Amino acid sequence: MKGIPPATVNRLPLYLRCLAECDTQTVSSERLADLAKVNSAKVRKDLSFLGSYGTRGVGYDVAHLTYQIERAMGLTKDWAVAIVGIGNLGSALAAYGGFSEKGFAVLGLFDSDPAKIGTSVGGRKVEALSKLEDAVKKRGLSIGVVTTPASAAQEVADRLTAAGITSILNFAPTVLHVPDGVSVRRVDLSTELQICSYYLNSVSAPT
Amino acid sequence: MKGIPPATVNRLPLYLRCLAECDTQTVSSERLADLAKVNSAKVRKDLSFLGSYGTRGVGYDVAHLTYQIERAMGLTKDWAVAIVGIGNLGSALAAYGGFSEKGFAVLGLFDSDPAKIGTSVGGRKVEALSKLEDAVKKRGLSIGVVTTPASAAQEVADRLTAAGITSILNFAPTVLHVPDGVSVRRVDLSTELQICSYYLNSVSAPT
DNA sequence: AACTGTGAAGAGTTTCACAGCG
DNA sequence: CGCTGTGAAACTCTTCACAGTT
Repeated sequence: MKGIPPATVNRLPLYLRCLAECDTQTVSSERLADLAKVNSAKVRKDLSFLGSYGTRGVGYDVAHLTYQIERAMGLTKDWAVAIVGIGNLGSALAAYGGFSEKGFAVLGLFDSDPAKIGTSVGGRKVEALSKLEDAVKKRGLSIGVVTTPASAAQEVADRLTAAGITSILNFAPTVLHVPDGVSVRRVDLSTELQICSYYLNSVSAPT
Repeated sequence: MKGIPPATVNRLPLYLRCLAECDTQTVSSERLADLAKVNSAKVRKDLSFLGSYGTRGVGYDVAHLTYQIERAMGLTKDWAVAIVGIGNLGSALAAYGGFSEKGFAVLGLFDSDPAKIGTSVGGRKVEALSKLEDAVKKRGLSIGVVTTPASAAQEVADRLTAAGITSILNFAPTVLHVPDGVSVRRVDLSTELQICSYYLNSVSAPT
């Protein structure tokens, strides 16, 4: 919509977390920076992309700034999420309370394993993968979370995109190839450990 | 050690994944770039920080390049990992095979809940949190994975660092404050969804 | 001929430093 | 005075383009 730089978009949710921890009515860029462990000039630059919501000499109103970040991130409307692949990780995500906070509703759990279909995970029944397309349309699912094994992930991504999903959060340890206009975020747990390993060797600090 | 740029360090594990998918003996930067969905000049720049391991006119030897990336990332030695907080996510990680691949051994599962202590998760017994310090020393644990609720995460991080851990992978939805010399990587599942939300609104592509 | 390795240009990001407002 | 908002400087990262090697 407006064109917030990607680096800033990545940090706005971090500020939301820190704002939630504030018990004061206003917060300065310095204090928010301490909480978020970033530089205070960066906080001010980041927030300036949203507009001028601070008060000079005072700081930012916590409630108002929270609202403005949520608005800029598109968190004022509710998003329906599908989780595909109900193994250990998929089940954990389905049951994770933090997922359903802040306007995300898990409205579909899918798996191809007949033994899992019909079982209840996090208060919701697991459905057959064949129900995916229909559910995307009927329930307005807009984000697909892929927690299948690597071998199944591409096929699932193909079906998600064919059904009209334009945003995928991929936990499968593989790179998904999707059409233009579909955005994929990759979260690879073993990649994260490998990066930890690098910084264990060299004593320097990470980013 | 050598000083590989952070952006490159973040991508090297991605190349490892793509190299594992190669069935040919050699691979060109162009092909590796296709697999990893990045620009081929970026692949060549990234790999050039490791040394000159390509052959002009041919490409990179898959096995040799894999080894060189593993060496640069510190993956040729084994790292012992502790998981603290054996809830849904901690259990999923403990059971996740991909975690134990590539030289990571989960050698400690800790929780403060007496009901969980002594139960078996992913073939390993959950221990009392009070055993943490002793285990770090005796088993040479070097990476701490924090999967506790946000409220317990800072205390756990304090204990991990006091025990000598210098690398933390934090899944708790909070910012950890640690002494200099300790590196923390934050993986926040709900942050990831929020970023998806932003790119759903604006039709533009993410990073 | 095919492909790497890399200087140099370009884009994006961070940080500084301070003018300007409350 | 304290703190925001922002130009400008500094730095990092990406991409181009091509010389150089096999």
